[in-house]
Amino acid sequence: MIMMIFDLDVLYLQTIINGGHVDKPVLQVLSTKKISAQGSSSDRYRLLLSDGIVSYSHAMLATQLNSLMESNEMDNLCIVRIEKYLCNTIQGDRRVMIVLDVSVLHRGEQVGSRIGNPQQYKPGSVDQNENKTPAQLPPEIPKQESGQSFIGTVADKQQKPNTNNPYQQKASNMGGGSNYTMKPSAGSGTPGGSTKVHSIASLTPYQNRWRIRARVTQKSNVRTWSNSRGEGKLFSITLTDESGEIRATGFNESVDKYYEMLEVNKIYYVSKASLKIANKQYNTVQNEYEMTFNPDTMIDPCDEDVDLPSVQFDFVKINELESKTPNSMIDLIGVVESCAEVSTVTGRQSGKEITKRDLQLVDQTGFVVNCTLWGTDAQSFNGSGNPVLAVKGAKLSDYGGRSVSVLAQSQMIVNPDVREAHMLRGWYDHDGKGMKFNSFQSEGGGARSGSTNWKTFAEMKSENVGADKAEYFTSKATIMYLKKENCMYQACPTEQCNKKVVDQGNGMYRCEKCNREFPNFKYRMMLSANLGDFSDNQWITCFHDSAEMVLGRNAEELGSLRESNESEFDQVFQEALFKSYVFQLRAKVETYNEESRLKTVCLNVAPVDFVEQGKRLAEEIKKLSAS
DNA sequence: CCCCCCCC
Repeated sequence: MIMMIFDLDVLYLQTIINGGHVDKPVLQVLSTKKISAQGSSSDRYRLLLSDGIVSYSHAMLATQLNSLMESNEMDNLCIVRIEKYLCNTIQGDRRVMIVLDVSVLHRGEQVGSRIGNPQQYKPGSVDQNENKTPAQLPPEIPKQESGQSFIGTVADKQQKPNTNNPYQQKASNMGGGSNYTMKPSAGSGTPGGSTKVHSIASLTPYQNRWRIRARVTQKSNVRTWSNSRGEGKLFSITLTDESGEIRATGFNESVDKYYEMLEVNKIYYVSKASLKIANKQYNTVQNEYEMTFNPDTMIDPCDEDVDLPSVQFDFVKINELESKTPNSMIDLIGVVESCAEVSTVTGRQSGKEITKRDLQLVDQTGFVVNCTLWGTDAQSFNGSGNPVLAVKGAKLSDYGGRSVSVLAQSQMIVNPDVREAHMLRGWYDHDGKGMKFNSFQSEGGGARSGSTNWKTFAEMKSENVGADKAEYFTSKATIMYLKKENCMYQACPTEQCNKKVVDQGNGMYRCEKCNREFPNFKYRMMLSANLGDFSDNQWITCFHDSAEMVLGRNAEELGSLRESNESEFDQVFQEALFKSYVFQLRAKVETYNEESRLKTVCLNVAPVDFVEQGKRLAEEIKKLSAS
């Protein structure tokens, strides 16, 4: 039966490889291979395709189709219809087919075997039937300057390039790697004299005469910065076409020139921008490179009706957040069940005031999750009428079990026109409204401490926790040593102010922050403790409340004890040793006088819940013995 | 040239 859909008389692959076009060829996927390009976090899949006559391994799956592989929908030996593809020419004359859209007609497990007797494609090895060679000539076969593109990393050494192909000898110096063409539009310019549109996947820093046509799928706010290297303002966008996506950033004058003009979901021609290696630490867009707009950059709206992918979501249901790794990026959609007022918090290291707004998002899974907006996103958000909110690239946190944060690189869309949003609207107005939702922290019961991110000190060290940002984790540990010296200080008696006061020597204590003198002070604690677990030990700092908890006395008691009875004061410290607690810790590398060291502070200390600990350890043992 | 995304 399956054989029937295969037309063994047509040399589909032969035609495609030679630059011709075949409309929606039906092919068999003989095998697939995951390719991880050097320094890349994005996987790509290479396909060995067969039309029953020849097989061809220079085929790549567009990254947005990776889920077909991850779900095993596209298994070995499956029959597919290639709905859309393009051919890139790399390293002069080698053709790579990029599969942009595909339908799996029959799963490989049903097909069970190779169809026909495909021979590995070799130029000239198959009868060159004149009628079957491409009717359509590619207008220009560009030469790729280097093998640096992702495809260059999968060069097949077994196959010699087809140097005899007349269509492929006309190498030009135009650069670029795409062969799909567009009609020159009446209004828009043709930079570099080229009417060609290049694919985003073909862009590299090694050639600059290109033009892409892409949709803006994400746009940040304008942000200003000021540091030792200077100051300025910037914004960034994500550009998407059929071949992939790329991040682009505009600084200063580019902000004035392009920020307003670039609109999310609209299509633009972009040329003459700079390309550089993307910094994967900050850039989650799936591309090895990123783009910077410069004074020469040309951006023109594309008014034609072209079919380019719009924002693609991969929504995670709210109840599934718990199975996702904290600090990863996820796409989320939910109904804004409630929306807090804007509030401000003080950044721990920057000391700056930050605006935030917390939203509670719910979905049909019956779960609620807290979602935090920052800065202008927080200020301008209007949660009235329980809108549906979709966020692409939200950051998952383990605070409170699970919560999410909308970053500058996230794209937030209120009431998006997507299926999930319409479903949510219907569900919420019908049933969801007034429902009781499960929240992550209440799960598991008891006065749990919020974090599910347990770490031993050995893990904390081997993972370099806190190396580039503050990280929060939980440890069960034992007090090994407490530093008595400087464990408390005389602080301003004003309720909110905990600033150290200066003893004026006349019975008065001066607070610089309040700019006032007081006849009294309060004791505040700042206790250095060495904690140990089975794996390692770690110095931490306990502030007031957690220090009182660890010492089992309040600060005022301790302060007067220190003055009145030093041996009893020492005894308090002795008794506090070798007790175990569950510590909420925050680790961050901080730099003073060009010297960096890891600071670990205690945010909370709680008695050990032995039942909970036992369960957790049993779970971990189960995991260990399963793998 | 940014690269912060914070707070509990």
